[in-house]
Amino acid sequence: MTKILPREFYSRNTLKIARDLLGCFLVREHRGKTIRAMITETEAYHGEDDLACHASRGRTPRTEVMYGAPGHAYVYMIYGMYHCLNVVTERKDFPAAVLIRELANIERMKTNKNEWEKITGIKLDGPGKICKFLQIDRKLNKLDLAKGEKLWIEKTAQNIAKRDILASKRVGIDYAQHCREYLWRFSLSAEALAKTGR
DNA sequence: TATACGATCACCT
DNA sequence: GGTGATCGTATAC
Repeated sequence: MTKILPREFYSRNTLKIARDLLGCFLVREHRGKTIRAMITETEAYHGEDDLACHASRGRTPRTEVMYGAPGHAYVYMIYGMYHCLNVVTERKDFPAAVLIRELANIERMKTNKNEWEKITGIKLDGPGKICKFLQIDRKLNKLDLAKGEKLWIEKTAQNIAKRDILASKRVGIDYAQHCREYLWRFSLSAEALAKTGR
C-alpha cells in the first residue's frame, strides 16, 4: 500500500483535484535530502476556454506538457526570476493543471531516515518561494509525479471536511476578463490547519 | 530580429 | 498603496 498519489488521481476534474490536494504532502528528494510539506493552497487552470490558463492561446512548446498525460509536473519560469510548480490534470489532450501556491508544516528527513524534523522560521506562502526552497526549476518540467522519483505527492493523512476548504478568486490574472471572477483558488482554513498540529 | 509582458516577490512610501 | 528586478515566451514585424 503506497501513499504516492497514482496517475488515476490526476486523471479527473481539475477543480476537484485542486480541492483534494489540500492536506496532501508534497515531497522533494534532491541531492540525498528529502523535504516534505503539506499543501495548503492551490489554484485550478482549466482548458483553453479559461483565459487565465496558459493554454488559452492553444498548443505551444511551453503548454505542450499540459496537453499530455496527467500526473506530470508543469514548471515554468515567471518574471525572469521565479518558478511555479503545477501538476497536470485531466485526460490527455485536454490542457489543465493545478498550481501549488502554499505549503505548511515543513519537515526534513533526518539522516537516519524514517524520522522527520520540523523546519521552523520559514513560510512557503507563494509559488515562487516554494520552488526556490525545494530547488524546483525547469529541469523538472514534464517529470512524472506518479513514479515517486525526485518529486511526488502523498495522500493526506486525514480527511479534509468541505467546510475546511475556502474558495476565492485567483491572483495575478487581471487580464483574464470574466475568468478572473472564477472561485478557483482553494485554501485550507486556519482552523483545519491548526488541527494538523505542529 | 524586436518588443511587450507575465499564474511573483521584496522592498519602498 | 506602488515599483523594480529580470528573462522566457508569444507575438508582431
